[in-house]
Amino acid sequence: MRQSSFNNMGCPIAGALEHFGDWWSLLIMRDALDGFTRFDEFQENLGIAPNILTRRLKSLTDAGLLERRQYSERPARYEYLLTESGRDLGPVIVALYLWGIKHTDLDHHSVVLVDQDSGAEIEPVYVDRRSGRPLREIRAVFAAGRAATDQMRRRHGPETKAALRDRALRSGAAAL
Amino acid sequence: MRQSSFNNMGCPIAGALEHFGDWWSLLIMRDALDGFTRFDEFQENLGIAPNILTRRLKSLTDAGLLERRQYSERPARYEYLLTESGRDLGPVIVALYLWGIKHTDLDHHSVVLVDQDSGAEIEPVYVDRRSGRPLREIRAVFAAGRAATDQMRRRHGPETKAALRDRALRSGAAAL
DNA sequence: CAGTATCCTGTCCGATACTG
DNA sequence: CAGTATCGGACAGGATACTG
Repeated sequence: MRQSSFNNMGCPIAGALEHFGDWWSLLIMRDALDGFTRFDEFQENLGIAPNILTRRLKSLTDAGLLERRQYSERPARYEYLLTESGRDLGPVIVALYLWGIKHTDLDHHSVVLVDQDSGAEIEPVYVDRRSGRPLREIRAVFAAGRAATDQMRRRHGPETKAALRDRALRSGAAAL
Repeated sequence: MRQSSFNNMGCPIAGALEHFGDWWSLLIMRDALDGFTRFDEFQENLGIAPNILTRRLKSLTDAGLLERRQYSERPARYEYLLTESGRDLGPVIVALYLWGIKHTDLDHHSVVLVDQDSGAEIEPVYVDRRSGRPLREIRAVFAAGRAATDQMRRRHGPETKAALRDRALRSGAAAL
């Protein structure tokens, strides 16, 4: 994707990908969420070329996902800390992890998510906060909000909200 | 990322990204989960060049996320249907969506996630399936499973599980 | 240690034209 | 409608050398 030439069409997903949608950025954020903060830690973990790492770190910092902080005067040393929006990538990483252990042929227990206090393994599931029902059991679907009906029309043609839902229903797309 | 030259180091996240880690693939999957199935629907929604779309569709099909099915004999017509592993991308899309509405400057209600039966808006939260506790409130952290302690050692040096957890703790990485 | 500076290659992608 | 074929440009990314 030619970075800037892209029109995200008002889609939050495209908007998100615009900030960290490339290979290395996600992997760097994974490491950052694992608690790594320093240039050479990233470099060693990822096996990334230093110039590329510089570039990615800068773009992540510009995007506000990481914060560059000097932790030593002489010699000048910097570390990269998670910002709040960086920390909010946690669920994205979790979702990718869950897909990965299910659908790649790695040993299913090569990496596990644990509760650090109890040591118990965690099995994350998306639920609706209000009803508590798992999303898998809900026929969940994206629908155009009031404010964006126009944009959606442009994207999807003159479909109504109902038609959009029908379409999603037809294809079994409800398994979000 | 030079696709094949990459060693995913046994990481399920890197493994996942290897299958659909580029820009267009995720956006195509978003549309597929929205119920779109046909070449020209993708093309119009995304504004993607046809040759690129062909390439991405092929790679997604090869990766097993989509299934190409002929739905008309004469003329020959094909559609792209979600496979199970494709459907399992739902949570990834949801996670990206949630980050997007929170951290991009789109109207927060341009697109909403709704329960198609009740019409009620859904607010997805990751919880631990067993305890029901939101992941935000758990000090969740990735840890090397038994089977992979060796690989992790290679990645992280001679750190123990405990040291890994400490590191995560220090940086506030628990907010997965 | 934490990068910067160069050079080079691959390939992702867009534009366009064409086909059954 | 559902693509294939071809061309060209822009970067991403790797390798390597160098610096305070």
